Amino acid sequence: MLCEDDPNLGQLLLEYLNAKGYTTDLATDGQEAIKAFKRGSYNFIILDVMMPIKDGFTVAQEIRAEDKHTPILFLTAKSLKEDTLKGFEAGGDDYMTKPFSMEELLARINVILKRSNPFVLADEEEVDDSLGNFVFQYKKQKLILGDQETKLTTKENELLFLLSKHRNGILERSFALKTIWGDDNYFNGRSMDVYIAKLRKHLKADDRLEIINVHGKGFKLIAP
Amino acid sequence: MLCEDDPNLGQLLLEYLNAKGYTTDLATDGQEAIKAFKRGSYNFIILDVMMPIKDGFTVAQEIRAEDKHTPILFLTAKSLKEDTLKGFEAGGDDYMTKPFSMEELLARINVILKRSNPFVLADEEEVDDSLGNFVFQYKKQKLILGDQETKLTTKENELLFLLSKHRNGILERSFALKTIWGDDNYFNGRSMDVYIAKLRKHLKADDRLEIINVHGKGFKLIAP
DNA sequence: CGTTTTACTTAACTTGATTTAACAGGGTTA
DNA sequence: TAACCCTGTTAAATCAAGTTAAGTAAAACG
Repeated sequence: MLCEDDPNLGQLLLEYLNAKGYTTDLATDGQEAIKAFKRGSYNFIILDVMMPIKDGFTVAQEIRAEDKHTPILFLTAKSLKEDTLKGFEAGGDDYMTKPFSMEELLARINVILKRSNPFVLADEEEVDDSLGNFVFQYKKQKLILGDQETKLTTKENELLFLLSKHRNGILERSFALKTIWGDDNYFNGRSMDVYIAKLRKHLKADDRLEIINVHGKGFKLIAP
Repeated sequence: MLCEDDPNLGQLLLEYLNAKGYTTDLATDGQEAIKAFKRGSYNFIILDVMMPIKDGFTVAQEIRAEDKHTPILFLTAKSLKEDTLKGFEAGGDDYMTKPFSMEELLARINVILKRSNPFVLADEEEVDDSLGNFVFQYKKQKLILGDQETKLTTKENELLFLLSKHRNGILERSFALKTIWGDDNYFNGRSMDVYIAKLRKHLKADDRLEIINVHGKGFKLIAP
């Protein structure tokens, strides 16, 4: 979602992002942005700071009250130090000062998405990840050890991805369930436990890797 | 790891980052940076772009050939559009133009770390710890004695962690209860007493270690 | 168009973690 | 020292997770 009150710039960016493979909605003021956010489901949010009705920082705070994950990038004409910090305090991930190059905007979007949610990256870039002796290819749904390739099923793949993203920290049960299964209920939970067992079998080939349980909280992938 | 050839700026940043809780090593040219990277294990890399011997982009590419995970942030005096893009192409996560504010640098480091690996953030706790003849691995929830590994349950682990942090001093009952159980009440208190008994059994293998009770106050882990 | 394969879910049973209960000692204070 | 509260310990009860297999439905195959 893009929120920008200058219609020229807004349209320009909208077209650019769509051309680059990111389906984008445009909101023209803060109020609209909040509405759109509540209605839709976005993977990335770009907010102009100075807008009528509701400024970008306020919008960000209201979004962050409900959603702590979706990346937010601020666009602004002001480059004051305090403003930049305010942007990060409001839960922003990046802060760009106008005028900026659209290529740089795209580069920043890509790099943030790669870290937060490679599922939605627009380009072909491979998201390989080394896990101990394994190479985990998320896009190809493969786990490679030496010359041995194992195909992962969709659920295995997404679960391993989340574990890997939170490696050495807790992946919370309910977060994983909501992210992968869409709903945290008893049966999905049991299903996830089955997949944890499957992943443990896959990862057994490297004994530095381990999925441990944190009772009542979630799972932790121990990886060097 | 910080790599910066200007000794004044390097020293300044080093001190600032250390003060903010990030243990930082300083390299003063690209060659050194690569060496340090191969030797050490870093959670974040800051590279100046213009450096003698090897420039920042080259360093980043060489690091990325081995490691796709560790975030890289570029610092540079040039703010050319092509240079910025070059930074992202080289596998960088962010790009800051001098002069910059140290607060903003810190904010950007924090926001990138949060997305890449939430568990190295500055307030994270120490990992391994020797307790008498034992090695206590908090992250892996393990207690190691020689070649004997004992898995600890989450509650055992948290409790031993607090005891160990306050070793030879009092760990107050209500503090431990609030920290681990979230609430200091009768039942949680009894539960904790059960875990104290379990830990005593685990630690019995080394008679220099002892958990003693301080009546009405809490527990004290005696450890050399 | 029927059969087989595959991914995923549900079920059933087992194991483990944590809490609660029960009882037995200590420590402190009136 | 008697009464009371705090702690030590063990066992039972409860709830979460581990595991394996059976069920189901859609996709792939022939």
